[in-house]
Amino acid sequence: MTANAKLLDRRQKIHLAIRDAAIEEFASKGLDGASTQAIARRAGLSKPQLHYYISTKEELYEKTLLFIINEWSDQFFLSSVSDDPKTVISEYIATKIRHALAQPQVCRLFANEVARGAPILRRHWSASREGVERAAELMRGWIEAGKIKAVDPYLFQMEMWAVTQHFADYEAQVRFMLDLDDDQPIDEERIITDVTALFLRACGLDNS
Amino acid sequence: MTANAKLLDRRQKIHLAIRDAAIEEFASKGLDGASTQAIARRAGLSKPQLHYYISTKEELYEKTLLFIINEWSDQFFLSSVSDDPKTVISEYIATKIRHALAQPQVCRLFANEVARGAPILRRHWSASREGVERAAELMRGWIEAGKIKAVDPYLFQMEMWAVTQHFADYEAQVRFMLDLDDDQPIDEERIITDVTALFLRACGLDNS
DNA sequence: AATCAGTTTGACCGATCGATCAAATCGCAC
DNA sequence: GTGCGATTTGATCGATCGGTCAAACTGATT
Repeated sequence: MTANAKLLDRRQKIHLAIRDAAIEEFASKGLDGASTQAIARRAGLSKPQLHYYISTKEELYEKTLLFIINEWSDQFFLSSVSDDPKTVISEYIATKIRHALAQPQVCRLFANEVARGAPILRRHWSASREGVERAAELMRGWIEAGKIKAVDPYLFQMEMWAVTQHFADYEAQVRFMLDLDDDQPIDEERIITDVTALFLRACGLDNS
Repeated sequence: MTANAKLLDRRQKIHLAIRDAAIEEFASKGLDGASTQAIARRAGLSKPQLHYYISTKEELYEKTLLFIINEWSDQFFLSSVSDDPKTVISEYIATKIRHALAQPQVCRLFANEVARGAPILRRHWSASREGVERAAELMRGWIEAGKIKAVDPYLFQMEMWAVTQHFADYEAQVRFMLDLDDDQPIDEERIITDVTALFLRACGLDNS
């Protein structure tokens, strides 16, 4: 490995640590509540050192947010890899719930931004319009073909999002409802099974 | 009206203004992000004046939070005023959605606290255990009597909470999904109808 | 008019905020 | 080991943070 590559590698590692620290801090405190001091500490840096790698807190926040939604962009829309509504819906829900349980902080950061009125996000989410409409079109096709019961395609997408996201955003409450301690894992399969059944039944796809 | 009563009335008004201001500020910025300066301004007070009526920011936060959950305590559990599951579920959802759309900031403040890991709330929500268990028992009764399909009583409660709460916590995203401007009202009836149908179908109560 | 509890105000406290700077330090090529 | 670009550091900036205080003000009672 050349010296130059080593440098790049080092920098990348630090930027990764900063991103992780930013996600943690912004997710639990929000943009205004987060402090650069705390982000630096989480990343194992001093405050001036952090500012050597980033310019401002606001920019770090925006970049972190954009990184997240770019990672999500195609993953979390109903995708027509299969033509079978049952398969498409089941896989969407399973993927989304696994992500929510594995990366709750990422979900919470997103939730926090939306709760603030999405001042940063709304400048970028026009790009998501297409995904929403494509999914709605897909569902309308299923309805016309008699494959699923009539549902509001937009509200149905939102409802799936709401329930799956809930297991990250409200993790503390989920643990309370399921009578779990902070160190006990949440039963992923139990939740995926139940939520999947909920939405399949809601559009007449469950035979139980 | 006596002079003494006038004084009490005045104080009460100010305390109400502070509570409203606190809800707004804490809901959009969180505990750490909120500033007493901003809360005072929202309430039409100076900062020292605010501290004449409250002691610390943390205490104001806790009191505001407790006021909210006390207001909710019995309202937002499945209550057995009727024996008919369809009625009980429909009314719960309608009430919850109307509240979410009318008082989104209140919902968001609660959401923010839970997202932080509920450090304050968890000291008080053992009182909610009973409500959760009572609702679960109610649903188990329905299932045994063959009135509804088998569902997980705890997850079913959470899912209803998740979807209804979503319309407050994610209001900005809801507006995006439904292609609404900030000044356009959200169609309450459309949402209540759809969400109700979702959950009634999920437990086999919808005949459409 | 004098009194006095209740309230409001401006000045101010130490601490921390986000951010900057010059100086010190580092790693590596030569 | 000298030089040089990349990085790290301690000191420090002005602003704001949560909170306090004595002094001024208010309005009703006497």
